[in-house]
Amino acid sequence: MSEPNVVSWTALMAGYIDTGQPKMALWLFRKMPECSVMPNTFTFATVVNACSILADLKTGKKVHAQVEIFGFQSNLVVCSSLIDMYGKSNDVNEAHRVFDSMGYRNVVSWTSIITAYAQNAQGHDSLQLFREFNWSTSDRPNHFMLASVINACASLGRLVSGKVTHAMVIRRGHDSNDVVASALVDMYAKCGSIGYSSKVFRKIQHPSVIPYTSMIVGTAKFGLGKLSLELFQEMLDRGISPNDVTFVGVLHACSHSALVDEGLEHLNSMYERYGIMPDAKHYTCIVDMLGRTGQLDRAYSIAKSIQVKPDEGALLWGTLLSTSRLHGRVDIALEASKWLIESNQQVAAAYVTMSNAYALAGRWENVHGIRSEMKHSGVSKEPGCSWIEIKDFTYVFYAGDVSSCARGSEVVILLRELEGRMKERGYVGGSMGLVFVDVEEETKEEIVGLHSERLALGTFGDIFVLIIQHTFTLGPYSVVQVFNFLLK
DNA sequence: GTAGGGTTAG
Repeated sequence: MSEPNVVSWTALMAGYIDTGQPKMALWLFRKMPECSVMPNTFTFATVVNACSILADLKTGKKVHAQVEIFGFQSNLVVCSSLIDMYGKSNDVNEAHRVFDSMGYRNVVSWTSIITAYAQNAQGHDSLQLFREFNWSTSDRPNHFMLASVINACASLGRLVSGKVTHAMVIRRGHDSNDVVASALVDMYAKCGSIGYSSKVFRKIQHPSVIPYTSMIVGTAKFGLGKLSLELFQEMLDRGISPNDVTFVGVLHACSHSALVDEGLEHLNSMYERYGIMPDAKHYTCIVDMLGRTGQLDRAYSIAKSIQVKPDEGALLWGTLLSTSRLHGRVDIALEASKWLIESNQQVAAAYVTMSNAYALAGRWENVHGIRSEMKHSGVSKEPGCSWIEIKDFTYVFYAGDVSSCARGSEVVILLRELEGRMKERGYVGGSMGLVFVDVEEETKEEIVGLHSERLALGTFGDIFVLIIQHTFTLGPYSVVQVFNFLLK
């Protein structure tokens, strides 16, 4: 073309984005002024989209400034693309500022802001905005919006809200949409209802790699390692190629069900058979798997050989630290915590876990040393917590020190008894952990009534004892398997 | 010629 106009420039940029080359779109955008072609709203929406894909906040902000200079700040499409860009670049506050500035909004702009919150671990705000959308507009949610809302429910573990959203999906006729179905499969698994996951999954006509991966990950987290690997095989038999995330699920299944040989075989097959290079997240699973089964030296040498970015290292070395503590390997725990502290990653958690490793080894002088060091340097750890939604109330549980709680000594007796039963049935591993809380009588009845069989063993006098122990201290056993032990 | 959705390790 002798004189390409703004449409030709924009079309070319969009073409590069469609073919996975967003950087080329940005390059073209910078070239435009040299040819005296002025960008318009279409151009800006496209360029902002390129920044969004790259999660390039710095460039995104510069482009946003230009949007203002050109006076396009009230354009609906440009604003939606900006909200999306800020969301994907993890700047939710800025996304909300753009959303607030809009005089007119449609389903897309609402979806962009709901998604921004859902994808940035702010599920509550995401759901609140969804409610606001429903009563403030006459528009109805479509499959894009519903997929994001289901994602928010999944991240919060909110089964009831998830079911309500599922009902909306059915009512609006979106239940055959494969993206919505994948979101539902994931949501039910994360809300503890793997049976519903499976039901939704089996209704998908031609499941792609993503719903398969959701099922593989879901069953893996439930401690159903064998089933997880069967699903993987089924996927391969149907000619669907796994991706890097699928292998995270497969390796996770192996580590959480103590399938060491299978895990190593899958790791080796990744590149050979499927051309997928194992990276830090896969090696983290392998380190976890070897660590859980007590092969700490092997796990340590693998961790040392992996090149990692700081955030990947936080997980890799954090995993090694956890399993070292579990098996009382103070030497390796020390190396792992050193890596974390020197890289300024998860510093408080590293101190606490290291202190616990020393405590397990009876090295109390070191425990006190770490605690005073923490105090001195002002490092403090936010306690972790779990929560469960029962009817319309959310119960939050903090890991507690048994001895400092009401009737703690009786709880310890109960715990030792449960531990004894587990050992009789072949459980090997460290001491059981426990989370317990005093609740109102009627609340207890409500909870116990709902899960009477499961919680019968967990109720102790007027103290409601909830055994929530992460697979991590249960060695190769999952919490579901432990429940099964106890109920037999 | 333009904007929105699903899977990821401790």
